[in-house]
Amino acid sequence: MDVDNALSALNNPMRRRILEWLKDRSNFPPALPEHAGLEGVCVAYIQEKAKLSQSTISTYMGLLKRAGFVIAERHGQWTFYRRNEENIQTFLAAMQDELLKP
Amino acid sequence: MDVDNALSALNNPMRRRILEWLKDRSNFPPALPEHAGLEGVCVAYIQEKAKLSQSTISTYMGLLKRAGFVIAERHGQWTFYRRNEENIQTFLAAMQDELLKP
DNA sequence: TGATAAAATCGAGATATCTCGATATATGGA
DNA sequence: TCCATATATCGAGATATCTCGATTTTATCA
Repeated sequence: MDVDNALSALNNPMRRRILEWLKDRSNFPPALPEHAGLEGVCVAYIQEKAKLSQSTISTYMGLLKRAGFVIAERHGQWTFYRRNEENIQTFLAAMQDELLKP
Repeated sequence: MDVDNALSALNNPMRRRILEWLKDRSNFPPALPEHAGLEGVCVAYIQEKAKLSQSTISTYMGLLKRAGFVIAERHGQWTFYRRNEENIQTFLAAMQDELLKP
């Protein structure tokens, strides 16, 4: 968990918004029947909600992934992104330490 | 507490380092006799430790102040900066909410 | 008043981020 | 194999951040 990298990833309102949306799968259209049971949301759904270009969203998800905030899983031609709750906790703890620990 | 503004201020390793240094007054040279009893650290001491230019440090402290992380108090020709612990807590709580609250 | 000292502000060049459209890559289906 | 679809990557222009030296502002002191 590189705090510097993580803060860069979070230093963008839309990327933070995406992380919030991913808290709840029902913020997005229902999964296709063939994806039932799979965790995460595909890039196209995120893009549709964010109203930014496909390439921008792909870049954003890559940043969030490299920072550790999301997990990417490929299923066929789709990539499903979901939150990495463990790393998010780790980041918050690191921030708390850095900002508060004596 | 504007999370966007706060994250921008924190998105710089030296500014975070300064916030850490300010946790403990003894990270800096002792205060001048005429400043005994005053809280905070003057810009020159921070600059000396950070080894960046005076203007850069002044700008940085201004950013940290606008973000709410430090309090500036002028005494004569000196400006003393100290942490705003209450706002730091508020920011951490806001981050926790934004990242974790369902 | 003039000199000095601390801090803030200004202007600018270098570097990074943002966001896009275009293109490349990977996969599944006809 | 060829095509369609989803995603990733590339290249670039616009904008923001970084950091500096120079200047200005504010305050003290002789």
